[in-house]
Amino acid sequence: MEELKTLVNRLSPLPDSDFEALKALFQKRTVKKKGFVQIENNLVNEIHYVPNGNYRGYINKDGEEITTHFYFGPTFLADYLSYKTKQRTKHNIQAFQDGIYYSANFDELEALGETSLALTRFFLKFFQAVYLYKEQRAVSFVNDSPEERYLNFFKIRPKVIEQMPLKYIASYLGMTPETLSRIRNKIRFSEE
Amino acid sequence: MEELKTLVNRLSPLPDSDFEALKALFQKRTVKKKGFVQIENNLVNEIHYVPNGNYRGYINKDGEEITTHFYFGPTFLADYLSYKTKQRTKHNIQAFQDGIYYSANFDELEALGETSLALTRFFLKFFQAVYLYKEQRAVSFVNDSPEERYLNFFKIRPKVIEQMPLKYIASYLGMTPETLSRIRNKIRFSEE
DNA sequence: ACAACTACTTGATTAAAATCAAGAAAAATA
DNA sequence: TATTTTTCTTGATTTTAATCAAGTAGTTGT
Repeated sequence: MEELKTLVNRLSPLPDSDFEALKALFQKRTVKKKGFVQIENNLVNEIHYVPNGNYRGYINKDGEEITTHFYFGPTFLADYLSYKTKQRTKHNIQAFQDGIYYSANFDELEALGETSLALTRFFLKFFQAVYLYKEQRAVSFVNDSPEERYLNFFKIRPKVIEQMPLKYIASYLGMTPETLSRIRNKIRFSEE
Repeated sequence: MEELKTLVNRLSPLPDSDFEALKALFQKRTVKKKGFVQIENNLVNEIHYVPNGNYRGYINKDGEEITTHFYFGPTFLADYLSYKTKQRTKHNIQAFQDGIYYSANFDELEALGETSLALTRFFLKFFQAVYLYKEQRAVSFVNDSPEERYLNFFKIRPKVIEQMPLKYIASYLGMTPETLSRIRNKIRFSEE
């Protein structure tokens, strides 16, 4: 849990007492390779902290898995949309390897957030950060061709491109694996 | 400025003193029909409050205007991405009619936000709300065909569909006006 | 009221990406 | 290590939406 402090402080530093209260809400869990942290059709009432390892979020669309998120620890995992709207989640979150993570109840977390300026500020910074990420992604989808989307994503998250299987990247970028394979082939060719 | 209080309180109620301090940051401006609240290539350091009237945000992409936002007063207008990253904005924000609006300096607003729990909480709620909107839009883009995107957007923001010119809606949904026109024609036909 | 402009529609053609299909390469697991 | 499974690549074909083009309706401004 030591890296949690680093992760939190990078967003917005917390007094020790606040950090301890925050930390106390998280319960340790384990997950097997290809196991799930979250499964579609459930109501979401937890947020998860993942110290390390890789995870993938995806939606089932007509039997096809469409990847919507790549998570690299240390990071948080959550489906805030499902939590907030009280709709059953469409998102599955799957581990790429055996791992541990920590889960906190969303309601308790929000209640705790109300109690201190530093914590509220921390949540604010958190949402500002994820908002910025979303905004960039949205602009790229409206603005860019599949090839541009790939190159743009490469700039923003090179590690995902390096470490994640092509088929997941393809669906994340809104195209088929075949199309992405051809785009890569084309780029390879044009670089030589 | 009376509706500002309603708009603010709907997100998160503020004590009078906080609200007055917030209000004091906003300066009245006027804009002509087809005039601009924000023009691309500038650095953004203001957020705007629009009591009424309609506005449109768009990006120039190879000479084409791609609509990225529809704003219906009372609401806030901002390019938080540009402000936060200190990159020149790509977004133009244009009025559909003569109107008045109010502008506040982003730095001053953020500084004010630091001073009170209620204000920080207000900003948190604000970002949570825009985040939710973004998330829904992102899911729709990854998940849906052009027709589904249109139907989905119709559900979420019927007023935009009713009141905005087709060509702006088309680019907002990532398609050409011709394609949207055909989609509408098809839907009309299948409804009869 | 008229002219000029803008928005929308519809059809024909082209271009881009999806789908279908097969095989090669790589990774997982027994 | 051998076998099975998964991932990736490549080609052929189909589908979808973009582009090109022309015409109509509607709006704006003089």
